[in-house]
Amino acid sequence: MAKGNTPQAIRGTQDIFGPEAEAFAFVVETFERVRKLYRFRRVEMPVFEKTEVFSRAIGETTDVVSKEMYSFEDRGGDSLTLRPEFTAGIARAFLTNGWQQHAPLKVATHGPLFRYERPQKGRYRQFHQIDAEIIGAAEPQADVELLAMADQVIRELGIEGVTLHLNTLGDGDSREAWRAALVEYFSAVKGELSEDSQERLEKNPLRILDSKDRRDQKFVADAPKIDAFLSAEAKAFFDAVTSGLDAAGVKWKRAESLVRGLDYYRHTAFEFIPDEGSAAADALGSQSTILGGGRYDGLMESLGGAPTPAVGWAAGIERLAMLVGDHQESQTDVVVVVEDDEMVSQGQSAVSAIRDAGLSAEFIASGGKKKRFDKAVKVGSRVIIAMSDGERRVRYDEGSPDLESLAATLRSLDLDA
RNA sequence: GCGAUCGUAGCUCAGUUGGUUAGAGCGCCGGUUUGUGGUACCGGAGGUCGGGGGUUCGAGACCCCUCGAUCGCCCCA
Repeated sequence: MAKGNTPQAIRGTQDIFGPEAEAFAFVVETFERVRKLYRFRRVEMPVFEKTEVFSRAIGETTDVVSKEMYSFEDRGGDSLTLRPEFTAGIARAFLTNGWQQHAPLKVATHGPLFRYERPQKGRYRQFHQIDAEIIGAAEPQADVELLAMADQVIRELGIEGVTLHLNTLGDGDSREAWRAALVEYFSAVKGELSEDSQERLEKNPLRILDSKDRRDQKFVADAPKIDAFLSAEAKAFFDAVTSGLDAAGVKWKRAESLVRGLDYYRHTAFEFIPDEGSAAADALGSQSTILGGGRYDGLMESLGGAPTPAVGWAAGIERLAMLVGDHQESQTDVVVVVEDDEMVSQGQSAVSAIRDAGLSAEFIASGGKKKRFDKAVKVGSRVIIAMSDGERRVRYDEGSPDLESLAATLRSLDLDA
């Protein structure tokens, strides 16, 4: 409980600590390692941008832009927004920095994002994502490489029971034709749809397809399918993506009703979703998607740039961290405990030497003298060096690994000096 | 934006149908015991019972408002 006059944390923010912080770090470290295997280049992006970067790129009518952005006016009168996603900012950077010269450009980043939503399990107002984009590559091979990387990240995190759900939205014309057919189809039965879906009919008819409401689901099965509206080129593109995934050994599943919420998606759309009834699904509560993305060939134009094909994905670090299991903080190598205040400076010298040698060490020299050794034991270390009565005694934890090399390192330090 | 559940020490929680001075375990600090020892015992610090109002002779318990948390809807990572 906070004291009366202590300010509280902002709703939907988290103070991550202990095993959860370790799991978080494990996700980021794994991502960084895999990203280098695929030769994605690291970028660091601003946390805020001019509001129009997001409103133009993501789409004014989307929930993200219309009601979830943290926007404010700065002292110069510009409307700025805390980034709700990475892609729009990266696209802006691509255009303003002339990164066309590096195309096709593979970049990766990670960090905090902000969305004004009701927090719940796996969902926060400040959350964190890992993100990968390939910009300036029109070939389906780019989609394959990007997805292979996503798949490897998830595998290397040791996450099981998660499947790649894949769909195509076709090119711009295919998507529009499909959308029109869906509106026509659902309009005919509008009165029987859920209230939410009646509204979706106006705002985002594609989303009716993955409604959870039974009233909608009975119509969804017979709704028009994207495949009937795909141009020959769009179909060939999707076939190339799927056969490429097969060749890369990435398992996937066709998800005809998978659509993505943001306006800029074209062609490939995908999400990694826990299998129903799996431990992963259970751990995530009502959130299902842990990684999502797709191709966004039209985005650069919406920001005033030349047409530039691109694909990307992002994954929620918190959601991934919930699936990677316990990650304990690493064991301390050495604890130096001084039970005799005469020896404090010798103890301090020893700890410094041990740390300089690359071993982790805790130093205990305060509190009741009789209880210091108990404290040292409690830390849980591979070695305890106890100093008292002018003497130094060493106790090894027989159970811990590589004690020989550790002992050798300690001997080489000549701690008596 | 909507709904449900919940807020008592640093943490996990007790607290009878409303009834003296609000408790326990763990953790923390100190002491005794032990003396290569993670033990046992004793003591201590730490609480405006989330906040405000109301009902009552009397509220941590009941009512209203508010803030926050958790979970769900919407949407998303």
